[in-house]
Amino acid sequence: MNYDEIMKLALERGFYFPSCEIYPDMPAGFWEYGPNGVSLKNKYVELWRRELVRRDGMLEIDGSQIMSKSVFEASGHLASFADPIVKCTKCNSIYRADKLIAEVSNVIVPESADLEEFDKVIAERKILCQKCKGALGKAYKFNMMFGVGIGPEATPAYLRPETCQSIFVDFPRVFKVMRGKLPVGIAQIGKSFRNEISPRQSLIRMREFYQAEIEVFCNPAKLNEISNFGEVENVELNIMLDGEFQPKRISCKAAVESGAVPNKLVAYYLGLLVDFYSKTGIDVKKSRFRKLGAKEKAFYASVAFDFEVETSLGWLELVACNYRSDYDLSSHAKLSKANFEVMDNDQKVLPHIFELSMGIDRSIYTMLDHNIIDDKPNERVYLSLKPYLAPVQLGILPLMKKDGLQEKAESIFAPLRTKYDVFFDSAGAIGRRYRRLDEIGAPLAITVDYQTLKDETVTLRKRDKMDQERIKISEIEAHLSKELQYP
RNA sequence: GCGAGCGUAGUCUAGCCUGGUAGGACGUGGCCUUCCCAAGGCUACAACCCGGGUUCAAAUCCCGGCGCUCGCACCA
Repeated sequence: MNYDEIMKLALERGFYFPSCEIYPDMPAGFWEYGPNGVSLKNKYVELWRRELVRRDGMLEIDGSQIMSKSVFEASGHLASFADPIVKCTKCNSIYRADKLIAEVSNVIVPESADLEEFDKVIAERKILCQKCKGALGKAYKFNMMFGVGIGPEATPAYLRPETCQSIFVDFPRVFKVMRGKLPVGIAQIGKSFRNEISPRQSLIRMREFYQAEIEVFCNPAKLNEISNFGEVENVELNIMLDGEFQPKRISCKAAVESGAVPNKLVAYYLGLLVDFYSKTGIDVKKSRFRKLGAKEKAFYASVAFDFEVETSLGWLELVACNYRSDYDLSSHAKLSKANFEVMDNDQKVLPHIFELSMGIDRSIYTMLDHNIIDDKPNERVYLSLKPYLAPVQLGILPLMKKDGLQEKAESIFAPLRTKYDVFFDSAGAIGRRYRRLDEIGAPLAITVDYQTLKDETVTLRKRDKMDQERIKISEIEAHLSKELQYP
């Protein structure tokens, strides 16, 4: 399904829409989830907890979004999450200083060089704006982090650009008080903030966005001692190595043996991830793990795979899988003087970290993209969401408003509404009401008709085939729990 | 940020050039009809992105801002 159709559904049915849309001064890149979007997102998150956090015995935290300046000194974000920028004084075009210099004059000035260094080379080589030949202004740093001033003195702090920093700084306490044992995953759902230069495409590139991150703390000497590896060894991964253009389909086991994936720990989590995504209703046949080359990797990663899925917008990165080694813990240990070493049996180790950094909003978008079905023969568009992810699970529809059908339907609705996401609708033609439920992916609808008044039965309609069966009112809940069951 | 195009009800759109009552479709609410898949009738609701200027009069012309789409650049 294409982007416009997805946007239309999102806007018309309350999945998501622009933030502060009634005011003209809201910058781009901020979006709200409406009622159906929240319900879908909550269920997605619950599946994530179920299939990753609980399955693997991870510990979940919820950290604060504002973090101290020291955190980002240690993490490297103050230095490395910023680009040296030059601006044309005439046409305002913006360039990455290091890239522009390299391109025009073949001089390599490292990204992290002093700003004067860029100015000097630009002056010496007489580099001008590539578009209008205007003079370039002084180089300055553009940091993608949002700064905030705390309290009356406006003490500098930052909105976190990735949720995982909370996990790192919390690690010593969480590991101790939760009696952690390596390898252990610490997980978190939360918001991150990045001051993107140009946010685009609604949920795809936002300035404020949700991440679901998992940081696996492990003993670097035991990366091939993964007791649960058997659970995923036959899970098939599409892996595309650096420089390749076609992914190879290969089992987790074979991926380790062939060296495509460096060790069993990484392969295990890549396997869990594919397993998880196959249960979200995203078509994992259209997915690949793309191994990143040196130039593409984030500054903290030593091995990186991007989990990408093909959508109507092309290949989209949904999860960054980074082996961060001890980069984070050792730099936090150094700056904070806190002790990040833990005991692994009788060995003292500074853990290494492998992370699965998932973009929730992009995943939600992809679920819509892969599940909107244009059912032309039946003149409808429906969302083929997995029943356990549907924002509305059950519609309750009286066939008519009159003759006591409405009241009967309400009496069925009342006890169910606190247990399930049930939607009651009595307005208009029955077919129209079915269509509306189809559009938001409600897998089930029960209809109260005249026979209900005689024999306490209702019809149960299923979304995908539009087929109906007659069931007893007393059996509605049993049917619901069967239909909404997780795989 | 640059360039091009664009901005009218919840959604799609006419009107803009040539200034003068904002029209349609779908939608949504109510009523009628109808005992199962967007039917019909009546009726109602709902919009000119924001600010300034020109003018007797601005959706329309001019300026500025904001946003959207695409490309470039930037970025996860």
